[in-house]
Amino acid sequence: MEDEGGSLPGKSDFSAWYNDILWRAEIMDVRYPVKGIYVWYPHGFALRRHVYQRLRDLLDEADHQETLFPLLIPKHEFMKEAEHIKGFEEEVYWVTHGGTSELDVPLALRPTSETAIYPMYALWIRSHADLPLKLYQVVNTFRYETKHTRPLIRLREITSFKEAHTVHATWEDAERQVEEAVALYRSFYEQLCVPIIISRRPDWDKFPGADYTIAADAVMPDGRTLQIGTVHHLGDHFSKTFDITYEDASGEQQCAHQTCYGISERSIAAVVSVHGDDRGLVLPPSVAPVQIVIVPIIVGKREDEVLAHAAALEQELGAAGYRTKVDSRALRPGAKYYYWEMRGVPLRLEVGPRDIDAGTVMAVNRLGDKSAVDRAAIVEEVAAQLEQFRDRLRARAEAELAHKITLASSMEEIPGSVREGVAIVNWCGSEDCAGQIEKATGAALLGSEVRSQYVDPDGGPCVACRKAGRPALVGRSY
RNA sequence: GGGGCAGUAGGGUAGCCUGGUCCAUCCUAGAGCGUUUGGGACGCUUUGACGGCAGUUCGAAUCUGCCCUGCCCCA
Repeated sequence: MEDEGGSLPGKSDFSAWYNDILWRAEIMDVRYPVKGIYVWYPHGFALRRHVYQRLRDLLDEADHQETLFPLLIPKHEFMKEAEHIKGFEEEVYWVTHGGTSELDVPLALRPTSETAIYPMYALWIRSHADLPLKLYQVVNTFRYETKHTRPLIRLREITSFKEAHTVHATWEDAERQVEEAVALYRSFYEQLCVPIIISRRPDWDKFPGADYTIAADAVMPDGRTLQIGTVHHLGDHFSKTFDITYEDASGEQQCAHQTCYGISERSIAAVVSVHGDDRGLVLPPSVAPVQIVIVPIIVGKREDEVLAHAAALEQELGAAGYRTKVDSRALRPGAKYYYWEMRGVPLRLEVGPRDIDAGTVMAVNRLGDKSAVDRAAIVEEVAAQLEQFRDRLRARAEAELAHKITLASSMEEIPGSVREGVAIVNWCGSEDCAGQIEKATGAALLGSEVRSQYVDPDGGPCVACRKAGRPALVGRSY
């Protein structure tokens, strides 16, 4: 399949690096002949599968149920919620024909599924005993993006949209669900070792039809932010429109309150970008398609012995639950090292005659730490090594983020801050001041109520108008 | 949204300005055979390309137009 030939551009040229690593590490093939639509390579798809399994596990543990709604939404349902339409109408694909005959009801390819799901919720929900209802699905969605498309980041077909849609009795219950979702997303990104900044999107930037939106942003190597999760409190906007009501304990019909929250394959873009290096991917063990690669070092006449030894190792580690692979291809060991480093395998084990004689295995992790470990205790050794590797990866990413966040106490400081990262500024909350900040600095006001260990929640004078302000996130976003 | 630049084998390139000597260069990858294997092995043999459509021309990878696709910069 695809393989190296030349090498990866340095990560300091992030844009070139990103474009290259996607095919060199066999994540996505961008050569599909439709703009903004790309193909998953098997290795990328395996990574996707493990990432989404982490997400499914978290949701399932938190009493969500997986479901599946149709891709096609009839126009009259789609057009019901006014604000929602306004937010999406410019980017909806319409199916207008069946064969050569024009459809009497045009069908939208879902840009998101509220209007597919909520008419059914209206049928399903009768009583307070049906609440809360917490469903999710992982589906593709379509948006006719007019801006520059980019694999995994800005797509016309989002192939991997995990969207949860919950229904609650009261606004406060829904608010609690928003917080549960934020906590879920936090622990999801913790498993990916990707540090995030949580903030509340300004009103003009919230989800169309929501009361408010909480977002998770990652900071990419070039300092731009990537929105990698959103949680929306929908209030009763959609339930009023779609007539989602329930009978309360006293027999009264009440309007339900809703939330929805989503994560897309941008989560994978973040894993790739935050951890990768000049040699390729660096994957957290929790989602690496291959967690351990065993490279047999075949020298002279001991080939069969070495291969048998490698197979026994694979068997033992596989039985212990690790995704393990022996690379017995007819290549030089060095070529295999480069190959698996490009694909981000967390731990490499090398076994050759010397190791067999010494009763050891050479263990080298993807950050370059090398040690000889006891063959007899291999399962425990591997567990410890992977855990340590994950911790280092997380610490490295945290340090990188801490380095990219700077506090700016005046307008003049912001351009410097956002050149290679994000700025935290005090902001009074007015759209006017946000506009001034954006105009003067070329960066956007992304969120308020910033939740990050690097940000002091106490405020100060607004950088624009000097009235009382609170910390807000300013940066250039993807 | 505005403005650039580009598209040549699977990937990367030379050729384009100044049309013919290009049945298209080189690197890499792929296939076959052999010798190798503790950080990208080597030898021999071999497959494979001018984004699409139209136009100009005796003749187009090269010039013109449109379309598609991609990248960069600015908003």
